[in-house]
Amino acid sequence: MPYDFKESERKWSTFWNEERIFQYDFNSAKPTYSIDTPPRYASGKMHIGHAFHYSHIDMVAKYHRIKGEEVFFPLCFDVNGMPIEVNVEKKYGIKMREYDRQKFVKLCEEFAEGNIQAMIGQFNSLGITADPSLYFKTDSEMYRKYTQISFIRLFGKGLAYKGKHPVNWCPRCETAIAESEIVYEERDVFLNDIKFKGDGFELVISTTRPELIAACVAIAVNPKDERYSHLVGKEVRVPLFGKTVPIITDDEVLMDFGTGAEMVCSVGDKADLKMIYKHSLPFLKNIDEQGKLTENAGKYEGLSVKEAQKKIVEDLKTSGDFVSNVKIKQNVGTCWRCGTPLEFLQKEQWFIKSIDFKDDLKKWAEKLEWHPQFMKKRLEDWIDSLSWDWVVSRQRYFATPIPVWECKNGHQVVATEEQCYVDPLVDPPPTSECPTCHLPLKGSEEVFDTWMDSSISALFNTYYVRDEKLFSKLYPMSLRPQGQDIIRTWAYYSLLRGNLLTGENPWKSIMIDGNIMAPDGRPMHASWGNVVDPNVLLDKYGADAFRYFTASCSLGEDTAFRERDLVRGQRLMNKIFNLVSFLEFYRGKQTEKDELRAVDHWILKQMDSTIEQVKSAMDNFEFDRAIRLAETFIWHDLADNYVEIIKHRISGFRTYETIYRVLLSSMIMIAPIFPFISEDSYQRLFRSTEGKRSVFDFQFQNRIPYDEKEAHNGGITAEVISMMRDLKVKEKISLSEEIRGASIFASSEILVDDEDVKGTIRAQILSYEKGQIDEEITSLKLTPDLYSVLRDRAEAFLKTLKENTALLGNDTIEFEGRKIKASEVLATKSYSIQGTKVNCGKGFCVSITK
RNA sequence: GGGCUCGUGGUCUAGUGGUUAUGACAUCGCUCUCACACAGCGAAGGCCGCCGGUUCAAAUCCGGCCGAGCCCA
Repeated sequence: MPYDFKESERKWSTFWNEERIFQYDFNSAKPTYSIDTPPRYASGKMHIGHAFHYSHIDMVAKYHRIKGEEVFFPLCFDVNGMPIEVNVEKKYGIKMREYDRQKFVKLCEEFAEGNIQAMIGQFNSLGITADPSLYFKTDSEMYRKYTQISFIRLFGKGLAYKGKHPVNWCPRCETAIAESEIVYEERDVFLNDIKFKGDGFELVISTTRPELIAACVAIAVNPKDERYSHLVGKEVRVPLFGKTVPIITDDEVLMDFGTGAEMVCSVGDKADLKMIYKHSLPFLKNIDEQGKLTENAGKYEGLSVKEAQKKIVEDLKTSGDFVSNVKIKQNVGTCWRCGTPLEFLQKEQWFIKSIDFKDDLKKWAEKLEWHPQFMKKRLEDWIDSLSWDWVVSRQRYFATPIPVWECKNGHQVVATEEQCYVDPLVDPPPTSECPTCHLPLKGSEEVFDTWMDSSISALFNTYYVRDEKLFSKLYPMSLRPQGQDIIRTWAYYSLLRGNLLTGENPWKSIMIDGNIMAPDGRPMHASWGNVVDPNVLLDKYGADAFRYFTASCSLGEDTAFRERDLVRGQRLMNKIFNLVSFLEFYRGKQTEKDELRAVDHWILKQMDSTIEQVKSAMDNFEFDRAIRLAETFIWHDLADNYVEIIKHRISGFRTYETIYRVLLSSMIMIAPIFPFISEDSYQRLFRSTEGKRSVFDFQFQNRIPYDEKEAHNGGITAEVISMMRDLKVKEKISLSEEIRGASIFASSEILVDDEDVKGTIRAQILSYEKGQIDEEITSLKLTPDLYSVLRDRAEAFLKTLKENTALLGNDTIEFEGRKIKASEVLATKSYSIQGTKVNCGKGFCVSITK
């Protein structure tokens, strides 16, 4: 009978919810293990990547519970930001910036809320038991309140300030455009070569944007470019304007683009921006909000970009500074809505200081325990590459409002903590007028970058400001799990915020996951038709089988999806189900008093060592190693070998008790990875005896005592039995058929459990035959230690041994003046016995007689 | 372009200096065997991406190249 995973998963996920099995107990005496859950983005349907990440996180949560800790694993959702705005625009066929702001925000809230229920259902179906009693979502006033308070505190410390920073701006729509709203189009543009004069030399630069010539603040060349190395550091005059600018070097200048010398304008594009920060060049405003040139452009003031371009080229021709131009194709960023080419425009933006903390950030990162280790390097490289502070203001609608009011002269009044949550567009400022110039105040229309919200998740989770006692108990959290794609955002900003506000890291360790790729190894894209829907997989194979696949992926590495892992996973669940059925059948049918036998000691030892290894794998987030170990033990040691051996004596009390204990321990061991089959097994077979309401109320089982020597003999017994069964299969004897006898050939004494051998292979007589085994050495190797001693004489030693195998009979072997222990030589032998079909292991052979 | 990661039988994967390179899925034999044919036992299948270096010894360490992925406010 196959395992009905659908019925089981439905039943136990309901059970866990109703019984609140996974609810955090604030009064528990156990140590807390807390997880800074990634707030699931509420834009809609579950992607396989989400299912994957949250499965990994859930395994960690459940593992720490089984380990005996009180697990704090909040259920949370991220709601702020553009994807939801875009979804709402699509859904209602409206444009955000043409719609009433408050009404639009309302629509976004409703849209997100509508998705959340569906997403909780997805978590349930995966067996992910984040705790609904620790719920938050980032658009609630409760959450935003702390985003605002944390900003106010940073402002109070002088760490938040307003400064100039460019944004992508559509001059037609007169609005800021987010990076993802930009549509790149390939357009024909002219690359113009223009002559700049210095003292005693001329330099020809190439530019596609001559209209920015008034904003030119430097000429940049590549440091490796030998054509210009003699000019670096000198000054040139900007044609038509006559001002002088320096010639600088920068790695990012392409030597083969035009003449290899380019204007750095403030601010033409992102490359310019980087150089301006890097070389501390001035910010000029050359183009205004309507896309017209400013007074900085002198007589060209008021012209549109296009008009100015034409006029300036004409004037350059007249002045003799124009050299030539050539038509090239270039990617131009345009407005997603109206197609107008965007301008990079300096606007007043809010910043959080971070450049000053570069060295501190690296120290803070160093203090974290990283899994895997190499991810730390990515954060460090990111920190090194930073040129400007964190820009936290956004010109959008659906996010946390910046709690600030401003007067006409640009003076700012920040909200008080008591006012929060506050919407400056609705609520009154804390003072009736500007304290500096007594003008009226206007609420800020700006909102925070969504990372301002999500990067305080650890603070919010630990009751920062809300409850000092809980905060000191829960902060810092144990673990931050997250994707590798947001190391530079979520991890980085969280580390910065946590430390700036509390002086301490927000967590002790961080686990960073890779991505699930399509089966073809490429990223999944709807347009490539290679998207795998997790719901289809859950329906076909079940959640535990899906988790089998996710567990088999190494942490931090990108893994191509492989359905065959789910096939294998489903088979494993079925195997476990049938093991339980086997025990269920024999439950209560014991009649004989018996004692532990060698094979019982062996299985207890195997279980013990498996549990220890699984624990160490899970402590290192090596899910793949953990399931390999668990699967090998359950499938091969327990099911293939042990169960077969004890079938003939399952009527014994001790025998039944042993397999009962081993199976219970196995279910507890795999419960973090396969929660459904473990719970199902527990409820079917164990609950009535054990009493506890759930398999998750257990901890890893203490050692069941076993005898080391017996366990060793039991291992050999299991091997002997397995080889004899194999012979029966080869001789086409049914395994249930009785045979006359079985023999063990051994050159030295071998201890096996005769009763188990006879009982399992159904032989009437078991006989031992001494000697008679012909040995042939098939390969000779040395132990690594011996190799390192002999070094370049190792091969010569092996040659000597091969030519004189009799040497191996001695305890020590003399070679070139050294005494070498024979045990340091590893010989592989093949065995044969004339006339009888045999199977051979290390130092013994077996045969059967029909 | 830069940083990091990956490249092992048909497909995917374990293995981070030293037995005959692990296992899964697929393939082929044999077996309904009293938990499980979604099973058991067995077989076949590999110049460990390419080139060079270090070493007595390299899938493993180093350098270069090729291919793939993530990130670059």
